[in-house]
Amino acid sequence: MAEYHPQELDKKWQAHWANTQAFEVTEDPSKPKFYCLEMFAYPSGHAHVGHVRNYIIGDVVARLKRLQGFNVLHPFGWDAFGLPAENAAIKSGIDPETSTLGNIAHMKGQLQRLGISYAWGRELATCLPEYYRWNQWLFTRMFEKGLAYRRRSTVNWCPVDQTVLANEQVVDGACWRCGTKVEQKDLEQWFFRITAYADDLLHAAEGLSKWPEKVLTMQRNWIGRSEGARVKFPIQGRDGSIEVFTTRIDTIFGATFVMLAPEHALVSVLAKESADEKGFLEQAQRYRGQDRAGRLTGEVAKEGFFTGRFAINPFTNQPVPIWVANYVLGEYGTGAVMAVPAHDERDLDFARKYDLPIVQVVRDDDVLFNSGAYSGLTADAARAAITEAAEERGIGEAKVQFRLKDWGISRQRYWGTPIPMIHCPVDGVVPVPDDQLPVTLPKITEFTGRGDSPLASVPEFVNVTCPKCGGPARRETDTMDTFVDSSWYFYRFADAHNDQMPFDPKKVAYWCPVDFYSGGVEHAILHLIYSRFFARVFHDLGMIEHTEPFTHLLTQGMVLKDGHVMSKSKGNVVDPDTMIEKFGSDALRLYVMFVAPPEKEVEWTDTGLEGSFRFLARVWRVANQWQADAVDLRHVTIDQGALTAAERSMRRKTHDTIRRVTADIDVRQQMNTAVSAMMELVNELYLFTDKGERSSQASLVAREAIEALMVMLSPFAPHTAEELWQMYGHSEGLAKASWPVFDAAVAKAEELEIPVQVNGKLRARVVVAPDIADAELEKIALADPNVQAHTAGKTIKKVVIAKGRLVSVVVA
RNA sequence: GCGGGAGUGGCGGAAUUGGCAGACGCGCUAGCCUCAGGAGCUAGUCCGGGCAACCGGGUGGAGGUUCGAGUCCUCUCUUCCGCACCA
Repeated sequence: MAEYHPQELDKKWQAHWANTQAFEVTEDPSKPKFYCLEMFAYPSGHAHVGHVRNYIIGDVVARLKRLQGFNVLHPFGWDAFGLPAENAAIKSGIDPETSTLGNIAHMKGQLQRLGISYAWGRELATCLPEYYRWNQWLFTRMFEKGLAYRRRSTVNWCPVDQTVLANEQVVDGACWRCGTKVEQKDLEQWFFRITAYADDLLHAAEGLSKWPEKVLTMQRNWIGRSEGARVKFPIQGRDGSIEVFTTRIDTIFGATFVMLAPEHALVSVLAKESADEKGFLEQAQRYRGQDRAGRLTGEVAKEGFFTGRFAINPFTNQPVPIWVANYVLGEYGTGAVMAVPAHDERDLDFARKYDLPIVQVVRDDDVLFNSGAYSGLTADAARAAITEAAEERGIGEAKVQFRLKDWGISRQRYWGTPIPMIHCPVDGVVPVPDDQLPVTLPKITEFTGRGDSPLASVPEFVNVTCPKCGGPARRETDTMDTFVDSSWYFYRFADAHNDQMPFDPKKVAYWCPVDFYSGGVEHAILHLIYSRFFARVFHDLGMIEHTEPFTHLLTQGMVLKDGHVMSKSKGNVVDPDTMIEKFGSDALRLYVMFVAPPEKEVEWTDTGLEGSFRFLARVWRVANQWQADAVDLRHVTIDQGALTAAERSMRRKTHDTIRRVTADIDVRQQMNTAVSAMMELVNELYLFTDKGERSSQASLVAREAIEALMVMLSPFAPHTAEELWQMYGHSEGLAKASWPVFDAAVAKAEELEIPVQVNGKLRARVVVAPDIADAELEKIALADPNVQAHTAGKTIKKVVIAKGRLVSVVVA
């Protein structure tokens, strides 16, 4: 018998798949399509088993769907722009392109050594002009539609990375990459108007039935819709008013003061009118500094100061003091709020601290008092009535407020997509004409990591002529957030080499949306919301029909080592190549799928991997034992009537396993139990092999089991399965194989073991025919000696029979 | 504080959705085979009692519904994750 040498099988079959381009596909309307995608990779250099788990999960699904007759698109690519490559350039002088392409080459090798069935012909890297020119093309379309716009805004500035960060990239007041405390800075920035789709993104999320509830909840919170009203409070003794946003307009009779965020536009105006402008502004500036950094670490107390001015509460007509408060957010609502200390805990804290008036206007039973004409109304009714009154008086309106803000995409960095815009002193902002795209990144020889965008230091890049007037103009020197790259790459895979358009709508119409998308939960908000946004943009450009890009989302759990996330700095990284050298890629693949359901976090164990290797070796040996006297199943049918009891039992196990594995993989998506079902089949096969006769019938029965096993195992352990499949005479390979068919008649039990309970306690098991009548079953159950022992001398009150499952006897 | 999960042997996890709790694997124990074994095979492995048949207990805790609860309901504890002064 041949020894099991998985490493040789890896080499042999990986070469075969590459030579035959086994996983390349084209649109074929005669076949149902399946688009299986794993989140593409940032080319950090080395993939560890945590990363690789995701690709294995996707590959199992892709290979399974192929066996089920689907035309499967399973591509891979590289999210290749980003800070680390540029930081490496600053540190060691290595050109970002060189290091990135080198990392891609290495990681691609790692994935190929795992036997992941990618259509490598569609591979893309976002740092190549063939790809990023379409970022620029799309940016121009969005500019034309008003979805990309420029404004001066306060941005999060990382003093170490010397760049602007999106709000989403600020974690606990610090830079998401380097952990430095983020500062505030005013800059001209490009934004994408994602807020135009806020309501739709929120509501459409309800229809994403195959997304994890957790992700949908996170997106809902992120979009943060709240219904309320805007109301104007006139400023006493001068023109103008303060507009506030509130969800509790019913409490407006209890609004005893008004607060401004420190960055509110009125702050500097009121400062000028105050006795101590300098002190006023310094105080406000101090609050702004506290803002993100301090607030999010939770240690900043509520603080504020009186501006010296009053506003008029438009419903009580009383003057209310205007304060500046550090806990009012400039970026939310109008940046000003009415304070109702009696009915808001935060306002109450503040009012107590500064001794401001507290007026109750809503009783515990939610009915208003002290509220003029609205007294006696319920809070709900009052909200509607007061909003309506405000509208009639022209001082307010109902307003839906979102937490979601427009997406700032400008980055003052080199290693990203150049924004295709030109600033002309005559014509203003002018897009680079489509036929001049791509605007390619110039080579830079020295990376300092200081100051403005590195591109600003390349005169040949910056100095251009205006496309409109032909006069001298200046090119935009910011690059795009890398999240732009990853927001539509899944469409590019459908038509990866198109040099006329981002993609042919017909090809995307065939392949998209993505049927199965898997990746880390860390992308639950940013990547997945931006992608949903881009799908809507493409939809509104008339390029795609659908609006939701991912039908089914799986968020895979992390792989821990010694209780921690794997990381180079912790030194707890498990390298897939080392494991493959020891046990072969199939054992690694199988282990990763067997250890736990894919969403769960798991702890890596070497012994678990060894167990999976042992299982594959067992499969190998038992298949080899039956290989010599194998008969070709394709030309012989099994005569069920001629089989021995042991043979019938073996077949029953085979078909029951087919049923379980099919349901586990396809319906329940529990790969781990699918594997354990196959392990049970192999255990049974060993008993059959050791104890049974070696008749030609036995041979057929064993072969049926083994061949079904090979096919079912092939998504998990494709190299071993291919080799065995070939050994069994299938020269055409598993690509031509089809999923085994479950035969209910063969799987049907000949007898059943039915548990019998007396007063809820298990007392016996009786063996009966599967189609036994209830009355007969009851008789047999009651006749069982142990049941007799527990019912003797007692009255049988009731007997419950659960068909084919259980008999429950109640006695008193 | 708000929201979403999760609590089952020594460990990872099963339990076909209200019907035999602990499948499968890891680990461990004993035996066989072996010059040897990080190989292979066989048996055992929830806890307590018993040679055994069997008996009692058991899914974080307390109640409840039911002939029957890991699963459903109420309360509670622990823990992980996300958001967090959003007016």
